[in-house]
Amino acid sequence: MAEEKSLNFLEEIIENDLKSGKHASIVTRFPPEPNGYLHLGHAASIVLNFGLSKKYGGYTNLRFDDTNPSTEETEYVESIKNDVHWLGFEWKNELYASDYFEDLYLFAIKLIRLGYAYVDDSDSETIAREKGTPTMPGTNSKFRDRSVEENIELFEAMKAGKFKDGERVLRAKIDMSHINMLMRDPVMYRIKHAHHHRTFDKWCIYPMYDFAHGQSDSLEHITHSICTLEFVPHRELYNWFIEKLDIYLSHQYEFARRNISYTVMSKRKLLQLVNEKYVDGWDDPRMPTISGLRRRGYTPESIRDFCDRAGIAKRENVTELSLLEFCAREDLNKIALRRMVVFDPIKVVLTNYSEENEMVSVEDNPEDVNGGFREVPFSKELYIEQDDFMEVPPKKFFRLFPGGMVRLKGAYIIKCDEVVKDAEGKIIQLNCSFISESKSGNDTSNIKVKGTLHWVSAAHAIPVEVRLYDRLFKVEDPSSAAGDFKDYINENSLEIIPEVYAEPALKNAVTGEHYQFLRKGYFALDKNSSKDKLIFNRTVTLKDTWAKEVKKG
RNA sequence: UGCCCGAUAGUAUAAGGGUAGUACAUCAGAUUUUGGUUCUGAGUGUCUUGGUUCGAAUCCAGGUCGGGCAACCA
Repeated sequence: MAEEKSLNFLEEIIENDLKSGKHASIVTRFPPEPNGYLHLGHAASIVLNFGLSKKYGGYTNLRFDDTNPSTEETEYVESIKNDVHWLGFEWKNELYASDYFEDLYLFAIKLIRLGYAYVDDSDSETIAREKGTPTMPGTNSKFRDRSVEENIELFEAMKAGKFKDGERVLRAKIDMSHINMLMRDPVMYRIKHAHHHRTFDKWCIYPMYDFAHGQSDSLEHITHSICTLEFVPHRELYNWFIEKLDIYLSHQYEFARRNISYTVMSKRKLLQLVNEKYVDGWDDPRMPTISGLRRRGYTPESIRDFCDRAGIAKRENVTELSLLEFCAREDLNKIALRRMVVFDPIKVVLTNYSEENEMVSVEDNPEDVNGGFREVPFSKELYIEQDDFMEVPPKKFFRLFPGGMVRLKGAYIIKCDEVVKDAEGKIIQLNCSFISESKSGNDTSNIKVKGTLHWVSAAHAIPVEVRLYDRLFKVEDPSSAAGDFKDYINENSLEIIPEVYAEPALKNAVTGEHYQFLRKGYFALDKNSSKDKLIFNRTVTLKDTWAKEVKKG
């Protein structure tokens, strides 16, 4: 029996539509404008639209909303397609609003003939002024009452390129005193002598969003056209065009966009971060873009899971970043290969160990019962983390200290016998002894230790670079904080450690594979990594209850 | 001072007139050759004032707070 899973408001609407026979199956669409890279907010929409059509039997179209040639580029089209695929979704049709320019033009002619549209010679300032305000009605344009013939003639002249940019617009003739500002004779077409990424120079008039989106939905027989809350007031116009045109009745539904703490989620702001070089590009691992998250080492599974868990509703929200991180850890814990890497080394010399080294076998992933093992070289001289040793340990510290014992992961238990310092008193080496009968998997020593440390053999370690990322902003909601959002950028969001010491197995690291550096976090190979210089991005840290304990003091 | 949308633990989401639940976060404990994972437990919530009702998070009315609406952007 299927478990009782509560429905979100869109699922309820769809189930009702299916039950009532209004629709036999559903069609949704994901309609990005190709003027930027996709981010987590889009991911929510993608998961929603594709998820819904999959769940209820139907399909989803990918439709690029490319009605504004001045901001849109093919580069973005490619990145968007790539990101949607990477997230794990398959669209039924790849479409463009520009595919419908001819249909839309004919729709416009039809509305002119019906007396529902007119050409206006006013400039944009005049049109804005005549629009009135939310509390004051607008006034009619002096060009509002032209004859159908004159309007047709002028509109065709617009199309034929007889006017310069801004000299004429086509407007819907609705009601200049309408309570909804969007119904006060909205602009349907504007003149732009601009090169379009798909139609090239065929058109010099381009439809506005409101005259393109709903009609495109209708032409594709989209049953449920899902968009974000700021389009709620547009719905009335959306319906008006469909009704006057007497075409397929698509319905628009709105949900609240997904915001996430400590980042921004608007293309405009993200573009600013890119252009003003606060980040390394759209796919900087600190960016909330799909490409950034991918580069950072997030998996599509974890992003989908995040969207599902965060849910959808109609109220404004700021979801905590910790939920995203939880989803990443949960997935990565299952799939990441365990490796040992020492970031900030201190040398350990095993005084009673022979000069010869041996290989110890360590599991790739203890969570995976079918997982393999790799051989790790163990020797007389090792590195451990400085943090894992304290000369004067606080209570509850169960790492290494003088006279104390710890296990080296997958190898032996060692005891710290002597702390070696230089002239300045800085600790430079720990002389330890190892318990030969305590070898992992074959431990007859009967010694119980509280701590297990990661380590590398000094002679066998390979140098790699790691990049540690922190939240991009210092405040939870930079967009609504006082002043400019850029004032809140976290200047310490990137820490590069050019050389850390990794176990040799990491030499074979590949992109697309995920690693857990034991006790350090999850890492993935960066795109700028090379054979000679391996670079790893930290996807997310491990949960660290000891760090929390230390912070509490 | 118009119209529209919204309001449930710290956060995000359920409950559709009948026990306010789940997840993340937080705290406590158990297990652990990762202070990871896993497991157990705890605390914290219906914006407000009235009304309808045996019974209201849910229905009604007023208020409060938050957001949106005056681009030839989407």
